[in-house]
Amino acid sequence: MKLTKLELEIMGAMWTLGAASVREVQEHLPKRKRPAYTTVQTIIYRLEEKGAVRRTRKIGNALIFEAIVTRKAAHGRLIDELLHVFGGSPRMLMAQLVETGQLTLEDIRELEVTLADIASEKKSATTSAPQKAEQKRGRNPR
Amino acid sequence: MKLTKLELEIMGAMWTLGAASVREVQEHLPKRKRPAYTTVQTIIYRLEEKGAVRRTRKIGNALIFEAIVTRKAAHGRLIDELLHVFGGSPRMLMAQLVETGQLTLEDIRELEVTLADIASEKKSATTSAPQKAEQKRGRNPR
DNA sequence: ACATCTCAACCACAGCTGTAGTAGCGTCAC
DNA sequence: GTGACGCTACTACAGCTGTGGTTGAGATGT
Repeated sequence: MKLTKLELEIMGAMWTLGAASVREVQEHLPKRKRPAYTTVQTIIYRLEEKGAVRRTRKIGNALIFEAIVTRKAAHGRLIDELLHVFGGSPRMLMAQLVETGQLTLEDIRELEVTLADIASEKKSATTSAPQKAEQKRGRNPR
Repeated sequence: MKLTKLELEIMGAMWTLGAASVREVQEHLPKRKRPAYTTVQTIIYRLEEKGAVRRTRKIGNALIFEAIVTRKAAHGRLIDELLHVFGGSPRMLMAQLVETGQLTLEDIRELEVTLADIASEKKSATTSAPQKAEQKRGRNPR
């Protein structure tokens, strides 16, 4: 499922809001680039057709929508695309981030520690409590 | 300067080829998704209008084009956009890469070393031995 | 019950993107 | 010099994307 920039913007609002009416979504967008109500509506309808969103109930005469596609799934897709442009190598991506100073040595070190933690957790999970590994993924839900 | 997917694909070919005719670019694209000659031509014309590419000379009756926009600049722009979606935080991006297993602990460790190298080289470059850093980047292309 | 207000549903449309066909000129091999 | 071929320049067009207007049904306050 491919989402456009504006669709992503709106999904962003819905991920934050949880379940919302068109108006709520529109008002949640940064005022600078806030499209007309009907524009938001149109996009939400399109998202509905794509199956990224669904209408859950009605409050007054207003429909309430909620995201079906998760933020993580959508982000994952974006990353895959970017990675493809970068020849499929995450390292190139990282290198660029580093070169442009968007990622510092500190960031990397911190990440490494975190990552090492996770790795050891995963290890202990497979050694002491077998076949439960599935539940490791998806934990740490932010 | 905003480049579309196909435009990027074609810029990719030109970055690799250095300076090339429309035909060369077309034939350099992976055969699976190789558009018609005139399609490539159209895109190159559009790139020319955008100032991403320029015609340098003529060989026979064929025009030779070369990239003006650098790979790094284009990639940087892509990253900025992605980062914006991720709320501007490179860490979120990294975290996602790690979570999906697209980035391993090894990658990070190696990157850290490389990064440290670059940092120290840069430091020494300004003090003693300039301009050797280029060769560090781009190695390990996986 | 009425005026008002808000939405849903539909419609319109321009610009961008991918895709490719055609006309005609220049070049090259004879 | 002429015929074949390649390339340029131009044109076309459909689908996608962002943008928002219109209309009428339904809700709401009084």
